[in-house]
Amino acid sequence: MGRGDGTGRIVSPEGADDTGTGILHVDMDAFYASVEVLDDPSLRGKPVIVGAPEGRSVVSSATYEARRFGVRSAMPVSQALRLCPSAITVMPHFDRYLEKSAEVMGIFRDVTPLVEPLSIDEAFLDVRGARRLLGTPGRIAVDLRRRIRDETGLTASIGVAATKHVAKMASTISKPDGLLVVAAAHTQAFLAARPVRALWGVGPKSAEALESRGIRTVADILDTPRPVLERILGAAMGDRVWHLSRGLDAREVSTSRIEKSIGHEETFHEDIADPRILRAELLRLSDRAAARLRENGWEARTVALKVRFADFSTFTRSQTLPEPTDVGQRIGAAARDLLDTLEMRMAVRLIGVRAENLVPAGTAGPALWDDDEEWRRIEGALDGAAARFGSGAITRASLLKPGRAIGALPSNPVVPRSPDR
DNA sequence: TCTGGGGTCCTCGGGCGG
DNA sequence: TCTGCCGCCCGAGGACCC
Repeated sequence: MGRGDGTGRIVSPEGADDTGTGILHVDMDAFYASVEVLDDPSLRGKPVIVGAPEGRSVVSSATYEARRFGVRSAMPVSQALRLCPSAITVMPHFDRYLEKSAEVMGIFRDVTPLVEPLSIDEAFLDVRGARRLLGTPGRIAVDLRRRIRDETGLTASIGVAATKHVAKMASTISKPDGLLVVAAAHTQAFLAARPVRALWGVGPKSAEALESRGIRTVADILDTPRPVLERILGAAMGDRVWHLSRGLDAREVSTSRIEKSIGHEETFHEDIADPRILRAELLRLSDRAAARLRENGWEARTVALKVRFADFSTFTRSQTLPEPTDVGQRIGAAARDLLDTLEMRMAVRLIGVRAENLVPAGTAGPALWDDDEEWRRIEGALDGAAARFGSGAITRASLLKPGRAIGALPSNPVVPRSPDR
């Protein structure tokens, strides 16, 4: 979801050159707020903020009428109301957003099976195989925008490009209710003019680090030697930025994703100092995380605790369990142990539990292999298998590695939930 | 003027075993 | 037996995304 207010919007003329493209990034406009307006037409044309009007909540989504006053998602609602006192605040209705999201994703899958949902309201589509049936990528995007509007009553912005990264940037610039096509041959020129912050993955910190050295646009990055970028941003980030600024992005549209962690956290209405309340809260959050583990067929090897104190300082502690679990009591017990290791120097603002290092439930489990006798037995069996099949690269470490294919991995289509950003 | 919740990925330092 | 090196894993924290 677009973060801005639509100023600086760029869209393509009808029938723009789409040579060499094939990836669409579709992003719904102010998704949560638009759904609220759809369901209550009296809100149309008014500044609307989705978020709880009191307490510590932040803006989940805002109509463009509200954004014109400087309201942005992730901003405290109290601050948003100071900027735009006439704004109408609406409590979020997540089930309803999921419903509309499913409608939109259904339309995407009508166009191509190669759909990669990124969040509740946006997705990449690879339409290179749909050309004969539906036309060029630019034509497909025009038709898709019309279908979304006619069938859901919502508007979407679409970027069309040769790569995911450029398509994503294009949809952002075309917001709201726009379409921007970047032909492969125009990619360099398109990128060069953008500020470094427009690159996907360059946030406030990285942008500041670059700008403080006079690197303000993608063109400036092109003039910067790779080792210098890597020194400024770190090896991985520097390398990524070097590639992205040249339009180099080999990532394919991927239709499935495997979850890596499942967690819950909660910010209290008022800071809590009572350890009994904190421990009870941990157990409740652990139960919720465990229920989701079971729903998805996972067990967690690691439990992580997150505590944010009243002064916003944040600490995490994690612990790898002797054996993986999907039981709320055990996750909760580990979380409580971790809480006991923290010095409670002031009241707590937020507490959270996360289940990490997920392994498929019921797959013998690495804990079995931590037992030496059992391990020797398995090793013997593996040696036998290696002798027969010539396989050699199986090590204890590789078996312990989470996410390794031990039997069939459960397929976890992403059910993205995220606020408007 | 006060900073949600759900995630992913990266870096860095320490421990450990070969 | 001791030491150094290397690779790997683990844990903590930070940046980023929606």
